[in-house]
Amino acid sequence: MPKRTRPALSRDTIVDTAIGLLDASGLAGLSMRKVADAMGTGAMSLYNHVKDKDDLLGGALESLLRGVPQPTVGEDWRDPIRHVVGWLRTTLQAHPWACELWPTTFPGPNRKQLMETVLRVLREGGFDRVMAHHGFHALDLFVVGHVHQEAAFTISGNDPEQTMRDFLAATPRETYPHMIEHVELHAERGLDEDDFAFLLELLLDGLAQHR
Amino acid sequence: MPKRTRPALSRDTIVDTAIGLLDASGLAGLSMRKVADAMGTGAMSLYNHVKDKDDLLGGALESLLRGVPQPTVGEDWRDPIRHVVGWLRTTLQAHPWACELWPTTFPGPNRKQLMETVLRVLREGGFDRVMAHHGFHALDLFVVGHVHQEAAFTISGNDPEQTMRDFLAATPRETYPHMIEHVELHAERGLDEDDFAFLLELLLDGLAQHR
DNA sequence: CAACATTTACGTACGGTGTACGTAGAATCG
DNA sequence: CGATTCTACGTACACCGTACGTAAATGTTG
Repeated sequence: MPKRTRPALSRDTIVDTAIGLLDASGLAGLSMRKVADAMGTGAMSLYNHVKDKDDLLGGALESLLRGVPQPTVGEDWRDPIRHVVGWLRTTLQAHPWACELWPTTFPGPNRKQLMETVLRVLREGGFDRVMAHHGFHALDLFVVGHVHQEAAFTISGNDPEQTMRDFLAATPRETYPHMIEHVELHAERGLDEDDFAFLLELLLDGLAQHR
Repeated sequence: MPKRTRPALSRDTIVDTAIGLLDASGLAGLSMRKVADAMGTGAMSLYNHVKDKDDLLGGALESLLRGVPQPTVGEDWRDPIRHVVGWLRTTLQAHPWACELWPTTFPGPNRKQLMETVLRVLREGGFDRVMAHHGFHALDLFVVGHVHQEAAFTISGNDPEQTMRDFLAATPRETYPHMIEHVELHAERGLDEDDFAFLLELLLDGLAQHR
């Protein structure tokens, strides 16, 4: 008879299984009942460890940001920034649902740490308060937005190639010549990588001129 | 006796009332039943004019993008870009829910027209295919992301000042000195405007160097 | 005008959602 | 041991998107 000694139900385990489901089914596919089912319990039991669904989602996002790098600041600020930005990008790419949560979620300690690190690198790199402000926002918008867009395109329709073919069929070349050119460019391999790297350098160069 | 001659129920009127509700209550606050109630009809009647909720939302976003400016391209590409970007920004600011729809919505004719215009201005301004590609993405990410972030901050907690006070109370100055500095900068009037304008010029300057 | 075909509005119903609330049992403490 | 506190669980409610059937109004043809 499973007398059911105290089972392992805690905020951390709940958040972890939520992350697993989110990775598998996306933000829209998550429900409290599904999380509970995955843990072999009832939906309402979760509420002993989690305030509400928003709290759970916030916890999931926070949990991703464990291990934010804290680069030692040398003479150059660029490499540390590239490092943190790259880390954030790969993290978000592994959990695209985090991009949707990003703008509306109240920052927890890990995200605060991330912000603090970026701002510190910029300030110690020689930028004044206002420029560090601008720089932080630019980098934040850019990374999250880029991953978000990338993910949205490859996920929405399950087959990106079919999506592109439909799109090309639905937009006549005569009326949208430059758009067609643009979409065709997207088909070339590795352009998203190029795009990210190029725009990041463009941003860094632009910032460097206002130091 | 209201024999109820054919009432004015059409895709356009449905989309219009949906936009009104979205402006009032945000994306999460919209439901088919509320749209129907606002029109004095039943929820299912809407489905004669709209495929499903996604279709309705897509139609709402499309409808916002009526009247995308088509600047005549002179010798300078910067002013036309500033014009289109500014127009998009004010449009999105008036309907912040559109930012949430932006990444996942399949482009309709108006949005295609917008993309075509930006790309055309860049190409005719002297950029090659790849640079026009990069430029378009940079501008797109930047405008939508900026408005989105701006809106998320002022909407999530109804009172932004209270939100900021709570935030400051929850983050000790000793551990997050640069973050505090950053948040305090946000309190200064008009910084969001400055931020947008500054980063836009930074982007334009950066692009100009790769023409 | 009559008869038919088509479109539209409407009601009901189903499976899903977040979560408020009450209860019962297990764990811990005096 | 008795008392207290915490946790899991079930039920219930108000909503959600929308599949489906029906009836009425409109448009078309004879």
